[in-house]
Amino acid sequence: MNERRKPYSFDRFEPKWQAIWDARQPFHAANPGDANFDPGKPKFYVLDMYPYPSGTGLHVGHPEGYTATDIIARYKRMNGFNVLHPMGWDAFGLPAEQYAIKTGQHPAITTRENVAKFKAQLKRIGFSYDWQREINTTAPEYYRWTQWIFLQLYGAWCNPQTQKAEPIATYEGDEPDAVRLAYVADVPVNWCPELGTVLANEEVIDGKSEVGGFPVVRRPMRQWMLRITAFAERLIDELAPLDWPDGIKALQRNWIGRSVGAVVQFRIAEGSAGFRPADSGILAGIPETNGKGARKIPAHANKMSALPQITVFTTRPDTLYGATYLVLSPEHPFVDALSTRENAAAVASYRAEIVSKSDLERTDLAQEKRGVFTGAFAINPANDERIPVWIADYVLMGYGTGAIMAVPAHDERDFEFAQKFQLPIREVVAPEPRSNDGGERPCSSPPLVCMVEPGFAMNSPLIDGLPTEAARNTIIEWLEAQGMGQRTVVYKLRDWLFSRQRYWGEPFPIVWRNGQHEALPEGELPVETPALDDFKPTGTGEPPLAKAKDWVRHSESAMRETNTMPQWAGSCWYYLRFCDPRNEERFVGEQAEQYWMGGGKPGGVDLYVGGTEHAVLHLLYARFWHKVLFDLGYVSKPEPFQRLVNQGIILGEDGQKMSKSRGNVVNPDDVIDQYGADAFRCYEMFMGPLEQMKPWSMKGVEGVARFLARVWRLVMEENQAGDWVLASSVQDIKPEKPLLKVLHATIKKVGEDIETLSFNTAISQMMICVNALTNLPVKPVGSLRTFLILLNPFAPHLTSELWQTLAGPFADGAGEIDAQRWPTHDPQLLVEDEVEIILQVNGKVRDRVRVPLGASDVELERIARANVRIAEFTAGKTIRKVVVIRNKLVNFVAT
RNA sequence: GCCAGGGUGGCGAAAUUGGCAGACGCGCCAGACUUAGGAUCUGGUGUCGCAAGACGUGCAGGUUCGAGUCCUGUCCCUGGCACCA
Repeated sequence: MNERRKPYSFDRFEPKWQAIWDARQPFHAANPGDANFDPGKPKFYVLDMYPYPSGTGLHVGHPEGYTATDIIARYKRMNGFNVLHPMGWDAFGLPAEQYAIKTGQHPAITTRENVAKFKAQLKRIGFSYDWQREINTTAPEYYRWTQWIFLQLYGAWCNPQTQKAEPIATYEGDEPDAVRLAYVADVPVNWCPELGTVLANEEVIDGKSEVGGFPVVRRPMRQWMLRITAFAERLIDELAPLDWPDGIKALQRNWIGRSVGAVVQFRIAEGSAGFRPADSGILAGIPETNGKGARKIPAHANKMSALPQITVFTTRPDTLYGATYLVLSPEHPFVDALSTRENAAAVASYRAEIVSKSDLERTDLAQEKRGVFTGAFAINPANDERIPVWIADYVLMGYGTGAIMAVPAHDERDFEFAQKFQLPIREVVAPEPRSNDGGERPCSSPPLVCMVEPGFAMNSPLIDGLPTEAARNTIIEWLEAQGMGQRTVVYKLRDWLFSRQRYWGEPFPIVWRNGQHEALPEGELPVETPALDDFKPTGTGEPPLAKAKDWVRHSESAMRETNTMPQWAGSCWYYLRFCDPRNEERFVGEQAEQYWMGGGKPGGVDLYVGGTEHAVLHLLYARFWHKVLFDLGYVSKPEPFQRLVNQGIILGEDGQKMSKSRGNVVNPDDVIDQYGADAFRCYEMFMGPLEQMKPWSMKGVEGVARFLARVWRLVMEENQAGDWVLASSVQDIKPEKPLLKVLHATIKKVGEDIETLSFNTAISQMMICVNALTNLPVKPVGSLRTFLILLNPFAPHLTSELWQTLAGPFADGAGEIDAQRWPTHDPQLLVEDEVEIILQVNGKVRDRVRVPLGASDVELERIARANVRIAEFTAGKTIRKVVVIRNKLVNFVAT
């Protein structure tokens, strides 16, 4: 593009101002204790979700949220806040490692190159980050503290009495390793042979790896786990006071998946099986503690009685009389022992079939229910009835107790199963209270449909006629009195699988001695990643770090842990490090943490902007770590992020998701080359509401560029040589009232809109203001200056340049524009002395008239009645009613 | 199936407590200035209609003097969860 084509010379002044900002550091925020710290100012912490610096560079989605936060940051600074607005790099992760495997280039090199690229791109957009606070999760100075926090988790437990993390020293039991927040367990994990690593449940989509789409199989392995389930209750409850979108809160609640119900014990009927249940506490998904009551869940429930019992979890204990069979998960440890000789073969072959299936096949909802009878019977504690015990893969080992009581009349899945295998169906809940004619009896004509809704108990002697809620409570009390069950809360949330078999991640600060794990002393941190030439996975599940033989050998008797932490680890606390990024004594200085993460709200970061894709994982994990640190006294607030906003996805021009394969990807660099950074920023904000999904449009960018060019030409004109010089129409005169009015309306609206993140309408209003200014033959310099300040957060380069240009010939423009105070509007100037009111007949607008502001109802009606148009439309009709709304309208109801 | 969000011109979108639907921008049309215009400026632009006027915020009802906005039902789209007992 040649020079003449450029609407204004952004390519000259944008780099100029970026260089000035680099040199003068006007956006550096001082910490408490620093020489130039001003304690009189309130703080504002506005944070972006930091990026993974990929090889492909920024796409237009990144700068959407970044521009929004940049506008807020600049606006808040001009409003007298100390603003913390940092940026860093989430640089551990698979792509760099995959690249290393392919090319042999060390991930550290790839990372350094990518970070440089990203940083250059971000600077080109003119973001006002405090680059002195830049952090990188792969720097040993950073991950030293990630490892330190892990040690806090390892050295803590969650006290069920208080529901709070405490140092492990306060635990009085004899198995500290069973309660640590970081613990080792042999668990069936998502093993991805292709990637040579284990994946978290969240990283597996439809039985395939989220990264790469490779098949994933289940396989038991020794893994590090974090006991996030101990905080399930608080992670739900403490969402309430946060200013997050309701949808995100719902997503988190749903993910945690709290269900209130009861565990119920079913005795195994004598002579029905071999009574050799494996000794095992099997309550996946049930934390050690149980909500408010902090009761110990009977994890040993299955060995409480002399006789073997099957423990089930149900949310509908009121339907106990309708439980006509039990179903165990195929992986349930009792299965072998329960199976009778005649059924053993069928059971074994069914289990073999299930094991061979991928998660994808297994969870396919469309298929018919499958299962086999074990040959065993259990006793329903409510009515002592012998009911058959089946196994079926629709019962998941990972949730509840891995066993259910099937109530086919009132549960869709059980209903479907019972129909397929002709199991009895007994109705025990009626939509209306129903008189009971003599106790329960098997339904002679089983219901054709199952009713899952609450209703009134029937065929259930203990609770007949009671509404579901009351019936539920009565049954639970009865079960508890009998020692056959207990009120219980279970969660879908599982403990967090925290180890990965990867090279490019934080090593664990742990060594193994005589088969026992042990924390390294803090003095040995950071445990640095060993040098390695070959990053390939071992294929056996042993992590690549195991190849660094010298490194692994910590001492004569101790070997290092060779797993690494998942990518989430670094992002669980980066917002804390930003407060005090160079501290070598502590993960964050106390004073800095109290200042930036303090305030009157439960959450420390005032505004956090990022994509919805992190709605559950990152945000849940970070909240969990934060709570642990809070409980242990290291941070001052229980929640990390007070206000959360998700920016919407930007689609390609074709309305499709941007992707290389579709060829609809928009590169920010190209846009900036053509239209400049300010136009790029403003367009991203002008497209539509921040939180909404919206398609890119190059034409739209042009429109916004035109707007900025008009701003440029308000101040500048081309002389005969073709150079831009200060326009002669800019003069130091007093603005007329109409201009003042639109200017002050703009001050008001832009301020309000920035506060509510409605940047699109703020820009609309500024366009209106520019149109008004353009039409004036002489432009008052004071009004132009005020306008430039309003536009500055959106278009910082352009406004800086014009501000500086005006500073020469005119007085009163001291200092850079970003050091100016945000203007306040004068409400007096906005008051109209006349308003236009509309005249309606039967709700239809027939005319409009200008009347003095505040004209009385009587006056308005008089004016309306005298109106010709009104007379025309009411002619021949009777006026039934007149509605007068002051300063708005008069409506005649006529028939 | 469940949860959340959303359906307004040719397009992106605006619209305090219910009170002029379509601000602002794109596109399009016309004009001005120009050797020229893919620059700039001015005016117009929801649909139908020559007009008066009628119609118009996914669809069908309802409340109201008055509904994009409130209520009931329904359809469609996007995102998330999905045999969670």
